[in-house]
This record gives sequence, structure tokens and C-alpha cells, in this order.
Amino acid sequence: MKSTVGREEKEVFGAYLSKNHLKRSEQREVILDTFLRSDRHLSVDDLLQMVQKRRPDIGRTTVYRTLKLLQSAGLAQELALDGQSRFERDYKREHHDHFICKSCGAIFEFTSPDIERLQDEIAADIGFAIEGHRHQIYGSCRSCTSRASRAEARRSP
Amino acid sequence: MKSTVGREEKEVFGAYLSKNHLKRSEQREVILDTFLRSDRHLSVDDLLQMVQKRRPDIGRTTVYRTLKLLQSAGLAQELALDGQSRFERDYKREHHDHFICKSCGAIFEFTSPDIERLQDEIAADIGFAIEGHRHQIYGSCRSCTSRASRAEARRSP
DNA sequence: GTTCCTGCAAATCCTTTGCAAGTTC
DNA sequence: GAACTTGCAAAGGATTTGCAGGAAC
Repeated sequence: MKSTVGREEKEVFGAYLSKNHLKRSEQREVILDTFLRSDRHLSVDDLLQMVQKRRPDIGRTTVYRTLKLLQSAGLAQELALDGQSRFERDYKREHHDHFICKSCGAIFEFTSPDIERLQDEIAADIGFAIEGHRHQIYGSCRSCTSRASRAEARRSP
Repeated sequence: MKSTVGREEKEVFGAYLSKNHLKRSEQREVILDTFLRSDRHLSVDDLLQMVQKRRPDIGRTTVYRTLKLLQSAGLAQELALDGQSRFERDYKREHHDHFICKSCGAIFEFTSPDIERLQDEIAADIGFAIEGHRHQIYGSCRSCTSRASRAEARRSP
């Protein structure tokens, strides 16, 4: 059960550690493995809780620090939401942006080469060299919208 | 000098206060007036400093609270950047997004009806009702890019 | 043995809140 | 005078840092 998840990513992480004269540790292994098994878009707290189910003695600080390493290694990417950050896998994944439902918190990914191209064109017009971007669309997802309209219908039938 | 800036916005704010049984105060007037005279995209600290040049006794808390009111009144809009928020005028301004230069901090606005339309289409596909969005593009502006390449040329001529 | 890691507690940063005193209506 | 505002200090939440003890190399 433990061995087959994210083998490639684990190798990448190992290589990253070696190259930077950093050390392996059981904490780092557990955190990475948990991260790779999880749903996408977890907060530090989500990850900490899952990690602590396996190793209750792993602290929040270590989770923060390991997530930083995973980002440097190209394995995780931070989604800077309003109040807190969330993290998602980033290894060999194509670029995408996010819809975020304000009522249930669900996050949907989308890609749009057209939007990317338009961005690039506008940037070129003003001589701006793009390094990254954040494109988050807030609103209400399909199920929250229909739940809301059902509730509305009940109120004034 | 004092009277002609943002007359319309000041009326809107007055109306907003009345409608909500809130009170006028000199602090609120100074903060709004300072906000309206300023450059765009100020942080709370920027605004506080400018305000305190005119009325050193106005506190940071009041600036925060007044900015909240200005947002509710439709006069200001928050730009949620990474570390801290910035605020810009929002009255009768068309929707736009931002380029943010990581080296000098400059912020450039852009509008793209095409991007907006594409967003709407993608949202419609998944049944997502858009309420707002955040679209920030990070990188290096024209002058920072050319400054960097001049420095590079100097190093290896 | 040296260098790196870890977890705790404390510190930091930005923002909000409780409260007593002061203003506006 | 009732209701709202203000500024201070304290609280809050997310993230970072100092440090002494522990682990990896």
C-alpha cells in the first residue's frame, strides 16, 4: 500500500535533497507520502491532520518547512487564497487556474490556452515579462447554486 | 484646493452614511479625501501615512474601518495581493485586472473583454455562477527588464 | 564529529475586536 | 441622551524564526 504512490515524485525529492546537501528524514517521507495520496488543494492544516494520523508527533512547523522544500523541488505549488494558502501537486501537471466556490469551498480547475495567449499578448504590448500569475474565479458552484434556488422556491412557492 | 476632488464620490459616501444611520466625522472626511487624491493602489500603510500628515491623531484602526465602509459604499475596492491588501478607487471605473512588477512594485492595469468572455463561457460550461475574480499577473515591467539586461551586459560585455 | 532537522515557544505581520471616552445626531 | 465613533491595547490567525536537543551523514 505504501510503496506505489508517486514513485517518480519521491525520486525527484530524493534527488533534490542530495543536490542541496539536505537530509532525508522520516518526517519528510511521511509528509510527502501523505501529500501525494491526498486530494488536491489542501491547506496546511488539512495536511497536518492527515500527517498526524500517521505520526502524531510531527509538528506543524515541519509541515510548513517541508512544503517549502516541495515547492522548491517542483513537486508542490502554492495556491494563495484569501485567508490561507493551499497546496497542490505540481509535478508534470499542466498549468491551470481555479474556480472557487464561496459556499462550499470546492475548488475546480480549468485551463484555457486562449486566455493564456491573450495574457501574453497584452503583456507583450506593454513590455511586461510574465513570471507567473494568479487567476482565481470566485462564485457559486452548480450544486450550491441549485441548492440555493431550491431553498428560495420553498420560501415563496 | 480641498473642495474639487471627488465631489460625486463624497456625495455617494454621504448618502451611504445616511441610509445606514451612520455618522459623519472629520476622520472619515479626511480619510476619504486623502484616498481620492492619492495615487491608485495604496496599502493601508500608505494611506495611513498620508492621512497622518494632515491629522496625526487619526489612528490605523480608523483607516481600516473607513476603508471597509468605502468598500461597502462602492467607492473602494480591495486588491488582495500576496502579503497585504491594497485599495483602489472603484466608483464608475470599468473592471480591470493587474500586472504587478516584482522588482519595483509598480502595478499596471489592463482590461480584456475577450478574457472576460472566455471566463464566462468556461464558467457556464460547468454551471458556475461567477461573483468575482482575481487575476493578477506577476513579472517584470519594461523598465525593470531593461535595467536588468543593461546590468547583464555590463557583466559580460 | 559535523551538519542538518525537529518541535517547541516566542516572535512577526496584518487585521480585527473590546472597551472607555468622546462625537454626532 | 441615545447611538455611533474613536484610539488604544489586546486579541486573532497564519506563518516564520531562535534555539537546544536529536538524527543523518
